[in-house]
Amino acid sequence: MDEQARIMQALGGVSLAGHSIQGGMALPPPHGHDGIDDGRKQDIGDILHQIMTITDQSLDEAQAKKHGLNCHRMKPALFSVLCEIKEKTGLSIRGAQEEDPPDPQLMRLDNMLLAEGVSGPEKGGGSAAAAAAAAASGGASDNSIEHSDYRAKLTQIRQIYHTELEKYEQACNEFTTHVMNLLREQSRTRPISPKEIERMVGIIHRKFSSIQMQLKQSTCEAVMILRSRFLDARRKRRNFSKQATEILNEYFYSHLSNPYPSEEAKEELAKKCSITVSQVGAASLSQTQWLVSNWFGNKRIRYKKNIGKFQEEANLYAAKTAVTAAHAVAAAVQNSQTNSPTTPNSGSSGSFNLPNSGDMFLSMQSLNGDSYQGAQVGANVQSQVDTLRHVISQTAGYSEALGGNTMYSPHGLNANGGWHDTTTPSAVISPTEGPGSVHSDTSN
DNA sequence: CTGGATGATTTATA
DNA sequence: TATAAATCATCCAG
Repeated sequence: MDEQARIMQALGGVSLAGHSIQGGMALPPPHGHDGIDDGRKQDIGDILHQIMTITDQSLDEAQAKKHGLNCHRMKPALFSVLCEIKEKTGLSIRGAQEEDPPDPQLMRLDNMLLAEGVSGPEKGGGSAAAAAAAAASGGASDNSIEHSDYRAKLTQIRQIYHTELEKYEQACNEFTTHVMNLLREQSRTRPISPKEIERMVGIIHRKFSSIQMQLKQSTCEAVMILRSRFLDARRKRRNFSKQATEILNEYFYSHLSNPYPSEEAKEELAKKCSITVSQVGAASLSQTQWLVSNWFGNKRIRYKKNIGKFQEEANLYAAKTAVTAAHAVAAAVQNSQTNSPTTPNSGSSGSFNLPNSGDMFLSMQSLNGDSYQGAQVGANVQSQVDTLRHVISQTAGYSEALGGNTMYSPHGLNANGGWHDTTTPSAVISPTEGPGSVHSDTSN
């Protein structure tokens, strides 16, 4: 703050020095508030008046006078006297010892910018730093995929930051050069020690670095905001659309025997769901795939935990699936009859669970002609048809007619409730001990 | 406002 | 590394 005043004074002195001499009147020393009496006020008034009356002509005159003064034979002597006087006053020394201690605030900002990858080395190390910082704050999951958006924004901030920084630097340099030139020129008429120039440069630099600090501060704020928003967005839960849930549920219940969608299946589901889940902003495919994985993880665990609760849902989707698939199956049946049902039932399915009716649904519905699944259709048509008949009958008022517990059992689950090491599931609806309360919901 | 539903995250495990 | 299980955080119907 003090510096600024001093700069202004110095600069003012630079540009006006020549003129104020005119009236034989020097500016009062900047310090010394003591005794601003009327007389001095009067002086100031005079000075102001003189300033106001400066004209081009007077400027030219001043220039001429200055030149004259420079050429005066007494000038060197006068100059040395002035130097001596100035030396004695010791004005110039003051402030030279202002070795600016590293501002802790600035250091903090610098460190943070470095850690966030905003400042520091370009792309290479920078992104690594960013990744490291992100990994430190987040979890294992936020590696590359989910970070792309965040990174893009961070890069944006980084670019702006660097551009601005450069601008400031350039301005600072320009200004410094300008002032130096002025001072150098002035040094011919008044004594200016190199130390003084140095001090001036220091002042200018400090001034500009304080501006830079503001830039850094606002950059930090921007990063923080970006960060919090990003994290919030991650934390915030958005329910899937009804359609998406529908699709996922259909897959889940039709693959109850092995509800572990392959990468391709996930992709397929993600694609189908992303149409409706797109509210998540720029949801990339990989992101939606991630959501699908989450969903299946949650679904599996919750289904297993409380199968009873999901019975209704299971039935609902089984029925739905069946109805939807009925036509397809019918077609398949015809196909298999007209063509040959020779497709080897084992096919390539090695250890893969045999698809139940639902599996087929997917093969028709989702994978849409996936050869590997499709091949099994023919092979299993017979049992499928049976299954379907059963299920369809349920559609029209299930539960009551059949004792209320003819439901989809967790046929994929083994005794432990594990899915993974199960024996080949019996792809049929068996009224195996309806876990817990097989409360037949008669309403619909 | 509350409790259940549900998507997301974290931790443990094979 | 994928998944299970536990837990967190938010949504939402009642």
